[in-house]
Amino acid sequence: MRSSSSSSVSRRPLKRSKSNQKAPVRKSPFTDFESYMKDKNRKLRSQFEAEASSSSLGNSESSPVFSGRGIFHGVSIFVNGHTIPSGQELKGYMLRHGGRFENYFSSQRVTHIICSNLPDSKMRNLKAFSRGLPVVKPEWVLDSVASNLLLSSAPYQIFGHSSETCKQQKLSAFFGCKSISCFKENDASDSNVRIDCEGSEKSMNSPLEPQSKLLRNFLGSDRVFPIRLDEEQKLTNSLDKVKKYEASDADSLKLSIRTTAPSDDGSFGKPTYLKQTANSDVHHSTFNDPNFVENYFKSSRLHFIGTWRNRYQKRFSNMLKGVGYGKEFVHSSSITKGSTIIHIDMDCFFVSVILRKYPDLLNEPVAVCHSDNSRGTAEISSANYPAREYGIRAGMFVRDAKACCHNLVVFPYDFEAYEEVADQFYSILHKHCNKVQAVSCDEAFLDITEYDDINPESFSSLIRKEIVETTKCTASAGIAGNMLMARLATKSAKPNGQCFIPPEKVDGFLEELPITSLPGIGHSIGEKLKAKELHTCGQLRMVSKVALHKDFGERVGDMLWSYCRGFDDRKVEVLKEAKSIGAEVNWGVRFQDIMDCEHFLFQLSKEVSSRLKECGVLARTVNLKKSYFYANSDKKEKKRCQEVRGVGLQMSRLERMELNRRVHQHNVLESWFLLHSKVEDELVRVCNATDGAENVPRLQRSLPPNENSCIEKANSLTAVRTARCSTDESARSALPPVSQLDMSIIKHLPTVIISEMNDAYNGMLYDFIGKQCKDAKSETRCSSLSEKHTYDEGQSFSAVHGKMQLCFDTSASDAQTKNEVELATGTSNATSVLRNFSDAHDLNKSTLMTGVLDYSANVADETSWISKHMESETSEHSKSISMVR
DNA sequence: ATCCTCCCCTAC
DNA sequence: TAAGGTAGGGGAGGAT
Repeated sequence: MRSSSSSSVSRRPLKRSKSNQKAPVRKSPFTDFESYMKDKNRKLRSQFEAEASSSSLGNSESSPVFSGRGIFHGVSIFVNGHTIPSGQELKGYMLRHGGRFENYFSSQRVTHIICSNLPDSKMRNLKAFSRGLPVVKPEWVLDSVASNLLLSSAPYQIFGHSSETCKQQKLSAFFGCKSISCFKENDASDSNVRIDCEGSEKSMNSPLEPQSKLLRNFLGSDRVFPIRLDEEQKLTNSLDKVKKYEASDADSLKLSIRTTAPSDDGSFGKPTYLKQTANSDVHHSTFNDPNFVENYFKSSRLHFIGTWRNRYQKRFSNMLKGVGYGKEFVHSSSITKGSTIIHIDMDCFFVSVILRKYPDLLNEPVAVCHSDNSRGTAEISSANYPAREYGIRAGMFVRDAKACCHNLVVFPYDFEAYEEVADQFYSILHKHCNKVQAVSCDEAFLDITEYDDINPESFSSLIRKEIVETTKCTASAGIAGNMLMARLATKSAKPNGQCFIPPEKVDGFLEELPITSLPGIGHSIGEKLKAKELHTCGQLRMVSKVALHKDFGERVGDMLWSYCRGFDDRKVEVLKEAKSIGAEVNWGVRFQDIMDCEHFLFQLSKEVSSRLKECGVLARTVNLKKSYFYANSDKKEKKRCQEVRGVGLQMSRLERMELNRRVHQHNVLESWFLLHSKVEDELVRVCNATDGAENVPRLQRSLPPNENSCIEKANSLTAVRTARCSTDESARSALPPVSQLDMSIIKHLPTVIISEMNDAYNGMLYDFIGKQCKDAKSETRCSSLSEKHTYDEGQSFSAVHGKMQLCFDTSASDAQTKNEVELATGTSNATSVLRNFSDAHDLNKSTLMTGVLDYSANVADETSWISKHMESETSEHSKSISMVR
């Protein structure tokens, strides 16, 4: 992802020497990103200029406003965040009207920052970041185009001008294009801001009452939704009022419908912009947001769910430490009388938390999802029970949900609130019980076996009562002798209830229960069972264990056999150590070129890095996953980065950082480096003296970045071996000087690459992966996607690793095919690298591994070590080495 | 036999 | 395409 300028020092001189002219060259991580950005900006600008000139020449006729210099001459905009119209459309306006468009912010080049509807916190950031440059709403561009002259941006400025501007914007946003869905304008001709609840005929409540509350809340909220369908239609119709669009803008007009709201109301005085219509297929993507990964994760519900556990463990670490499955507990209770488990689960959590603020809506159908736009293509993630009565379910599109229930109220997520309520929830649980297993932000198991003197049912209703009092959200609970039955009990108790299943009732409870209700039985296994005419647990009990083993494998077969009988011997586990950490994005991924790809990977690796650090772990294996849009063309066709639709990065074989620090003094690599810095001269002398054979390269103090060094590098391991053999008495110290160390080896150790959080490491990772992408793109040879293929990695890799594998999988669903690259760092290749090391240094592998891990942990303290080392690799390595004490 | 790796499946 | 993430378990089949 980062490319680099040819002027800089490569940390891989062997490679660069040949490709200096043509290919971009890698350099040290820190500056690499800079140069990547420089490069990218340069490229984008020249692209833009090319487009602009062709656009102004080719379209001069259709673009009457473009006369001579164009109205935006001298204007250079930077679009911050998501805007309506989109950054791409604004770019189009700039293109056609003589302005400039900057993809990345630079206070030198940018004259105006464009943004709209940012949350307050972002506004504050932006204020600091804008450095006095005008921050204006996109309407400025549109209105200037419409009036064919450069309007003053002052009235469109977001700050500096008044909170009034802001408020008005919000107000107009609310009424013009952003309002809660169940409320609508009474009539376009009604100049009052009158909004009625649709179901108000039925309701005896004043329709204005909840509305005004909502209004207040929404005005105070950063997040508001577009208007409902009929409103939007209405406003779309008023498009007629907008007459001033040039012919050349007809296309963009389609993309971003501009409309004027009723002018008789002050709050409608400003023009508002509706969402882009369906023919704009790029809403928000890597294409127009340089901080896409970060922003995307901020609003991804699945990301919230997926990362919640880490936040929880951090927050409640004091509760979780030292609390285990007590010995006396095992003795006194579980043996004699069996366990007592409570499963507790908040009711439709995502909705309930939102409805804390809207008690009036508690009995109305409410759902939560990202957007309530007219297309209704947003997915509902949670619906309350009134909504479920209409058949509304999580996973439905808004459009379908509204077809089921006309009055459905749709709210956006509020992740902060979810976090807050989850904290309250767990605080209560931990207060009452010391054996809490967190399942998710709204669901947990309590083991109360050792609380002999309490009644489980009153205990759980006490907890539920406290939860509802504290959080204003209800929870349901199930009580039973094991985790399975407790969970099933909760299911039957919902909403806002609890259920106790004593042992003698288990059989009866399960008899008619659909097998698919059992946890662990999903779509796939469910279908298999259905195909065998097995529907209920009672029926499943008729099947022998042997048969289940045969059909589902041993473990799954056991699970089926046990679960349908209500057996479950899992224990409530307070803390589980993570085995892998990763991040992936399969939404909004659009790369124009390999630089976009690299940029994205940089962001992703940063994310993964910081999570590893938060967990205090190092990882040994890195896995890069790429998903492609499945173009149904010839499968043999090379996959291009334009077709990438998803990228994931996963780290595994984790080790705790403290563990690695503990063996610090035995750090093989560190002592190696240390020794090296002392004995290097000696080493060189000895080697040169003893090395009579011509086929072994001579060790040198420094390696000039020429072709000779290429050969020497490639042979460095051989050289090491030879040197060691010939200088027997210094078996340990006769390790290669760092100048002889093939940095690709270090580079390919994932622990070094990603385990630390600083940019140097991120840079290395992204540099490395960028290389993979390029190679995968340009060098993959495959005859069929359903087979595995190897391809030659080319010179730089083959010296160390030989081959690298690409795995293709055509069985992926959803018209995508997955292409997973097992990085050389990850498994076999890293192993072989290490094996080479062990062989060379007569060390056992685990020692070396530890050394490597420790080395990476140690270097964390020397944040600039790597980058300096990279830069000075060819001449000043000894200085760099001395930085590692 | 006993790993390891590449998946798929599941849950929230 | 309005925000389809994250992580563990386990089966199949190959490597050792």
